[in-house]
Amino acid sequence: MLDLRLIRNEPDLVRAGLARRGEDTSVLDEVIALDAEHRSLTARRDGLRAEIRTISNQVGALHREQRADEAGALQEASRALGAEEKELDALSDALQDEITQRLLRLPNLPAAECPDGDGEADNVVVRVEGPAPDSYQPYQRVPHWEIAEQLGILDVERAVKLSGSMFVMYRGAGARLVRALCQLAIDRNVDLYEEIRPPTLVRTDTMVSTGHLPKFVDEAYHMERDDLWAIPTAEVPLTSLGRDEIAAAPDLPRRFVAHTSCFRREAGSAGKDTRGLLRVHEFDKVEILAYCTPDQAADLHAEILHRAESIIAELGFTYRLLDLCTGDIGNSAARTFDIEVYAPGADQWLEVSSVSWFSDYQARRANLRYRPEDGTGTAVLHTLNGSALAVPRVWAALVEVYRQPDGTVAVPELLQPYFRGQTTIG
RNA sequence: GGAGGGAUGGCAGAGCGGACGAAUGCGACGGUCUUGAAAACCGUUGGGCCUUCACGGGUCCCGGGGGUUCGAAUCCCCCUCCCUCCGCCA
Repeated sequence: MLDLRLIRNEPDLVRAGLARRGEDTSVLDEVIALDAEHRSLTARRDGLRAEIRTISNQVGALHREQRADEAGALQEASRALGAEEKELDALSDALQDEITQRLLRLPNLPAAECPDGDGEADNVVVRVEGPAPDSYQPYQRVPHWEIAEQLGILDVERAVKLSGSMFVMYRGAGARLVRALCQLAIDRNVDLYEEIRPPTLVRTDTMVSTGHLPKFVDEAYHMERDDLWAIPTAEVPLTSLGRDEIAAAPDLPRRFVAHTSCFRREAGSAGKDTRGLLRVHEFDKVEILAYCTPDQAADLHAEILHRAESIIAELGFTYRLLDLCTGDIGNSAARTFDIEVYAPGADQWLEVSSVSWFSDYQARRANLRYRPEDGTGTAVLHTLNGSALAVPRVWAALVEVYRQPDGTVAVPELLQPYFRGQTTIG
């Protein structure tokens, strides 16, 4: 959520930021007008309340002095003011709702450094690392869904029987590979990041805090009977972990790592990436996330990015780092770097991690605050996060890259500790 | 699922229609004393919104929402959450 005071005091700055995203800024003018009206109403309402309080205190004093019979006129006057106060209060509440509804749907302002652009095509490739994409051998040019079928490590057909299309089931060494990847990602981050195992079903407020609701309802699984939402990422529960709390400055930054299942309806992408593991409704992901002061945000963004990148690099992948443009960053983000791994079999770059800085956008929604070092008042935190490892696409790229001439898949060195001596799959 | 009990400041815990944003204790912070520390004593100690260049002023918040009243932490209604017992269950 954007700061209403910023909208009020620097409307042009906010308008310019939203325009960089290609966002319609007329909502902003509505908000500004509603806010002005709201403030003048509440000022009048508060004035009435002050009068009512004064009168009531006078009535109370008369009662104490056994002069209750003199209170009638005062009570009458107060009653009249009360009626008016009630009316203004209702109007004020309605306006507040109108404002909040609009604010909740406005996206974050992009960071100054965020490259301008209209969409995916304008993202900036920061660097490309690892073996050249054209250096892969013919035996690596087999799509993972074919490799997986040959080796019996993925059972899409039966997953569809159980749950429908775009659900998958890993078997045998395939399942073990899922577990190994997750454990690797956790183990590499628990040095600094507190390991959390959060709930995967959450309340509406929790989904609103990260920006996944109300705007993206169609993307989320909802359990109507209990009014709970299945999380699309551990970012959701982790961001609400400190909700409505005030952190002490010396405790910052706070860092968390969590492995969870993630659930996505993928409503807008019917018929897209239907083969294999490129797009599924349920998957495992290890997420790292931090709360910090605005001053700490830049360093943490670099730190999280480095952690996400190094695991991909050390797994031996060809990957590229993208600086997402204003037209492609997520709704809640101010700046995002994507890591894309090259999958030689599918011959595609697969997005395996998104490392984002949300400035105070999510923190304001979640009411995440801290007490600054100088001890005066409270200030809104910043949040950042990134996928330490998202299973399906890494799994897919891995079986393609590590496929050997005999059709088996080698277990990367980094993962061997989790395979109890097993060095090949197949 | 059934039956009871509860929700007040960082914590503990009073208040049960008027002077209550809220006693008291603990904790924390500042000070006096001390070579230093402890003890003792004194003081400070929530948050939101609006307004003000500022000092300040106004208003709201005692789990959440509604109601009664001139006036609600206190009375009434609804909801949520927590605890205890019973049932069920991994």
